[in-house]
Amino acid sequence: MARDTEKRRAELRAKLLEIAEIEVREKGVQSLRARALAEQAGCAVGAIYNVFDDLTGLILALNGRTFQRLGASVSEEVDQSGGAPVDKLIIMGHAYLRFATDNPNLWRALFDVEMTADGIVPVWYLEELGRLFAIIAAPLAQMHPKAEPAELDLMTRTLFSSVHGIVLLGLERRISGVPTERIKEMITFLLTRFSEGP
Amino acid sequence: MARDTEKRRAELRAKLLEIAEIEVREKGVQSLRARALAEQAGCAVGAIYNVFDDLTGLILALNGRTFQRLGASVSEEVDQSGGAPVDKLIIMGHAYLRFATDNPNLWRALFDVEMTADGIVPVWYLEELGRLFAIIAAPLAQMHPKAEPAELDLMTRTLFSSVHGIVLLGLERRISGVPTERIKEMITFLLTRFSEGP
DNA sequence: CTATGTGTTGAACGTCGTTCAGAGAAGGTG
DNA sequence: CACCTTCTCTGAACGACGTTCAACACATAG
Repeated sequence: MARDTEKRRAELRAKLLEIAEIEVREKGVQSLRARALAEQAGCAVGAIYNVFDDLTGLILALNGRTFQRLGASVSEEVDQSGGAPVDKLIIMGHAYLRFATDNPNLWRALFDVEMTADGIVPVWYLEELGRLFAIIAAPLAQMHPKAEPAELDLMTRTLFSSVHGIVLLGLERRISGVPTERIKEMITFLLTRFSEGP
Repeated sequence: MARDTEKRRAELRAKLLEIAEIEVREKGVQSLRARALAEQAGCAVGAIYNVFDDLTGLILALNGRTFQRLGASVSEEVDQSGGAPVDKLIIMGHAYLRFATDNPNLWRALFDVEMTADGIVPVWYLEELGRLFAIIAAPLAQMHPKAEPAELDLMTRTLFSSVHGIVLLGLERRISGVPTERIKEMITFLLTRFSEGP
């Protein structure tokens, strides 16, 4: 009974996430509606609040999946690529860009969440980000064997933030923006320059 | 009469913007409420819609002011600084960071606007961004006298986006984030590395 | 004074996320 | 079988939101 309930809730959680993902992917996170979600899932509106704190909690859970897929996507591409560390960095940057262009709404949702609620960021959110950072840090450590951990961390954050900024502003408005190919160039440009330094 | 009306509307516009700016500065753009705005301005809710298309229009107008102040702030700091072009770049990056830390909510509002409405970005929005780009392009042109305009544009966008990304993720969550001093380091780091290239 | 055109108003509308009193199912007990 | 207890789920109701528009106020012209 307690087991049954738990199982049913887990199923509802999964179902809601599945439906929400489709909606967010197609229309963006702003179009997520509690009532529409419940109707598609064949449950009552209130049921959503039995398995999630609120819609923000649902979006956070959804972002968790997206984060994992993003990490996997980047890892995969860099793993099956040989080459110098700098090439790995560039491939990672391009993989990040590709993920963003392939899943613009899901990717955007990662950063659009209303974090202002209580200023509380879930632990796993930071963990996922840390995993992404770790992927970047590896080639950097290879390039700078003698660098202090603190300095490596600085470089990692700098590079990730820079690439993120390039992708973000590049995709922000197609109108003002540049074609994807130019964004790729910008990433290559940045990382190449960065790696030529002392 | 037509004059009178126009004047009164202009005054209401200014008054609403003033009040909205205080609210956004203190509570963030998400806390802007039509009713509260009207009450503080001593007018009817409907009056807001006589002088602005909707709340998004008001926020866009507010962002216009912020954009100008941001540009002025960055220009001022870089103008009164001599030094090599690379130092100007660094000063500009730091000025951008300072503006963002001094006015976090106003700065954030610049990028949080719901642009998705019709995909229509006001012309002056792009013009203001262009002005910011121009400020950056100047030292870059000095550093690379022989660079093609297209290449300069690429560098400009790359650097602006990178610094923006560093500031954005750096301030995103104080919890996960790094202290401001570290963000400054990251900007210096990036721009120095970038300028040492060929 | 009345008629006319123009500007302003705020109650009303539709929609949203969220809640919670009550319906309903399931299990235990005699 | 009937009855009670316990836990779960439901969906109408709530309050707040942005936005609208019929009704009002008022200045001017005849």
